[in-house]
Amino acid sequence: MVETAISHTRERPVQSVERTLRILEIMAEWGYPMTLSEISNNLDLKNSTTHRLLKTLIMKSFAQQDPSSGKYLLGIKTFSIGNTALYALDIRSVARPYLKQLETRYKETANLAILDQGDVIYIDQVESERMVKMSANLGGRAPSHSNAVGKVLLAGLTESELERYFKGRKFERYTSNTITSHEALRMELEKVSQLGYGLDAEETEEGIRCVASAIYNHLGKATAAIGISGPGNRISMSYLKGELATAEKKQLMTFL
Amino acid sequence: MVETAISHTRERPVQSVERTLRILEIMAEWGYPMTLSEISNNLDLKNSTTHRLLKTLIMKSFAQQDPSSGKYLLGIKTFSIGNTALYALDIRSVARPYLKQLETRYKETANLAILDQGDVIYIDQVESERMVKMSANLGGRAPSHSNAVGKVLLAGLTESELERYFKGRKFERYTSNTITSHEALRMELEKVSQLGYGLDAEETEEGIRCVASAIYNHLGKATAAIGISGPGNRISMSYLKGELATAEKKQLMTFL
DNA sequence: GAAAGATATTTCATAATATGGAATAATAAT
DNA sequence: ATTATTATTCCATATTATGAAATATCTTTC
Repeated sequence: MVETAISHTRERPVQSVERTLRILEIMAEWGYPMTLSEISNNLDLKNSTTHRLLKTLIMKSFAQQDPSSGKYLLGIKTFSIGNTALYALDIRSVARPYLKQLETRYKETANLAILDQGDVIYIDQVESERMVKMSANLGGRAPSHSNAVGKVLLAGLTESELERYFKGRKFERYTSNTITSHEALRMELEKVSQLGYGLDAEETEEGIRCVASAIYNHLGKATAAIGISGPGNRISMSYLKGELATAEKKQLMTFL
Repeated sequence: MVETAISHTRERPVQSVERTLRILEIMAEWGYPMTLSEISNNLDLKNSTTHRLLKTLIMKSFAQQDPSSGKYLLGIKTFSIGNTALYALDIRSVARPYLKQLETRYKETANLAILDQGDVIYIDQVESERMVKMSANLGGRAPSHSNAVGKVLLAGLTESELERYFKGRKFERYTSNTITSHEALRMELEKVSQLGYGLDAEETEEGIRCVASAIYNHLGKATAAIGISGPGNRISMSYLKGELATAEKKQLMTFL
């Protein structure tokens, strides 16, 4: 074989593997069953090669062949593995496309937060492009009792974790709507659990509203939350509880 | 190379590919980052081989390396591909493990249904092992207006689809709880959308209760629904709306 | 803070393995 | 029925993946 002069040995993938991964990619891209030649042609592979690689994929359930049409499609294994990946991955890289989608659709800032020692920490955010918008301080802390993501994350704690959270904690008042008593917050969290989403009805800042839903890990534990927030004049309470809350939940269900 | 006498040529996978897929599998199995040697040892591969295969996986984002620890983990691509696979796959093969989990945890029959021409069709089911249990007729039709999965699926229809559904339809009464008027059903569906789950409070059969949640496809359309049902003496209304509804929603969020 | 130990990465000669052309089989189209 | 198209299998060949060893990098341990 004639080597190119500047033979960068670096970055030489294993051919058969690289081709196999490309097969998986194109099957995902198409989204519906493909014939052997469709795959071969698209990837510039010989039919015999593609066929052999596909057979290997099928053996390991990474692909399957539709019995009636003979076409090839992704296998169940890709799903179960990808699903596991979700929880090993940095939650940000996974959540980002969905934050973006929420922002695009509702033109309001979408953000991602986790709980740390009872406080909310914003770990990612896609800001609305409007002039007036909500904007959290990335990496910054915020009290949980007055905001939507916080409530959702608190609602996901176990009873003993909650007790530790409440123990000796005083809830500062930011607006006339802020929940400041232990009992009221307990009840609020109960409601959040029931509804599946949390609200911030101008409880942190006058004129700012927010809905949030939890992201659960494979053990059913709420590990992060996604919120959409914006000014009250654009977001009525009914819009918040109806349209936005539903969209957010669906978004999470669809993707996570 | 010495061939075994009975050289079944059939079923000979592409070695490098087969090994690569095993790498993906074991990373998924462990669920957290692995060192090179952990992978090698577990799969009986030489470090150099594993390393080369991993590099190929990384190039294509099927794996990634944690910058701080140097450990390897699944890449974002596995997630996005697996996610796509979900909708190309038969919904049953995907939903089955979760039906089973629901049954195991709550000891009640879990089932999977789709909508066809306004009727519910049960396409899969994991029956409770108790003596008294709910059991749907697999493949069988049931009217949508009186049961939980039906309501959830109806709630996922577009307005025009809904109008076609309602048009000239009469709702038969099965129990004293059955919703029989168009207006009442409309309101009920509205409620289902809000809550994210549907109920059957002895509306099909006296003494049988059920909760259901929708499974959404990548377009956010409800394509199937999962329900848990059982006798009313084991399932109180508050248990149904609280525990069961929440568990089901989480289950779906976690997995789909 | 040095030295040893472990682990990761790169290199390279070798042969085992993946490859693609061709032959055959199975489907689809005419 | 005949042809055309597509899928699958076979097999000789050399390209490509392999593993031993060398090097580099990161951890311990003393």
